[in-house]
Amino acid sequence: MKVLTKNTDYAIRALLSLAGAKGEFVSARAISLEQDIPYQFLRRLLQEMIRYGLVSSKEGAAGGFRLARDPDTIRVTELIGIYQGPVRVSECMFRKQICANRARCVLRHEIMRIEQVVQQEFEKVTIGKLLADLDAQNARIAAAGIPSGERGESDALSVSTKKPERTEKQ
Amino acid sequence: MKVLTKNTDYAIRALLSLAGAKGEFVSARAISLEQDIPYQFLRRLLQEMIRYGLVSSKEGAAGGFRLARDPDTIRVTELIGIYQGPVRVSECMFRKQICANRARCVLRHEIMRIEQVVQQEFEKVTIGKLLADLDAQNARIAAAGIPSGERGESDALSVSTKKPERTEKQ
DNA sequence: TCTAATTGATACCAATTTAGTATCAGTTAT
DNA sequence: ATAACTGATACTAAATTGGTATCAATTAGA
Repeated sequence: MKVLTKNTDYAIRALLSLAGAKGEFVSARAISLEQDIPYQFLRRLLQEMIRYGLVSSKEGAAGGFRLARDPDTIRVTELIGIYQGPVRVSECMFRKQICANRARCVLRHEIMRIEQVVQQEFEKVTIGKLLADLDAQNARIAAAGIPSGERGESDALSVSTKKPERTEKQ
Repeated sequence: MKVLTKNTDYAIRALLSLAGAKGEFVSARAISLEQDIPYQFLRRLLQEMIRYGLVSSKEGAAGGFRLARDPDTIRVTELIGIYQGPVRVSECMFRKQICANRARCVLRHEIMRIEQVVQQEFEKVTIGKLLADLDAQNARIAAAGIPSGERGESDALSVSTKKPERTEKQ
């Protein structure tokens, strides 16, 4: 059972990068490197996000993407909806033939209930909240004074606390 | 987002049929007809259930399957585990490289929390409970005195309240 | 003005998962 | 004997998922 697919996962992390950039344009390349997401894959995801009005873009050199909405209003449910389709309970729902099978309905009732729970839980999680969690985590690590060498390679800690010292110009 | 795949769905319904049969052997053919599940597909699912000790079988004519455990102890989570693998949070978990990406971890933390919620919810649902729901639903319908013609074709209401008037001998 | 970095838009591909079918051998009630 | 079963397994088709490649248009900056 897989709750989030790669594309949703990638999308969320890309949005975290953008949220950390505070309105500045960030290129797909930079996000790709920062979050370790396949470049072309990411670009497709970003275009999708533009279509849904989550981000906006600027073309050309020094172009890139930025959030088009307040990160606190971007919920993980919305991203699941975009990349994994709406929570599908199953066919019978719209009673093609008014529930030919009772057992199916009883089961479906339970599934619906649980899916609502899942929905509600994911509803609580916004990009803004995740970013805050990230900052809190970074603060905790900084306070503990852990040497940067032990913090794992290709670290994306920089996302929210400091500007990425990436190579590209913007 | 699909919470249950066909095989889990089928498996649950097959178990409901068996639970309704109160220890008598029910053939794969009968279940297939009753629950509208592709016959050969169902057979494979049943063999899997045997392997996991959920059901037992009797070979030969008048053979079939029956529950090997109390329906109240058979939880939907268990079936999800069998047919959809364990709830996969994601790779990083077992820290191949001690979480190379912080954003990933923050996100993962939320996912884990939610997956636990899902787990707990499905844990509550047993075959026994579903069967009780089914009986309650049937009782309600019977009380309302809805003529059987309006109850949809290929009805599996019979699962728990009366013995299926199927053609096969058992 | 040239150029390198960038997005827009698609088309394509490979691996995996999901769903379903087919077959043949062995068992057993009647 | 035989028809109705299960055991075991091989096969296939379709959908989904994850990822790559390409080419055109745009733009900042040297």
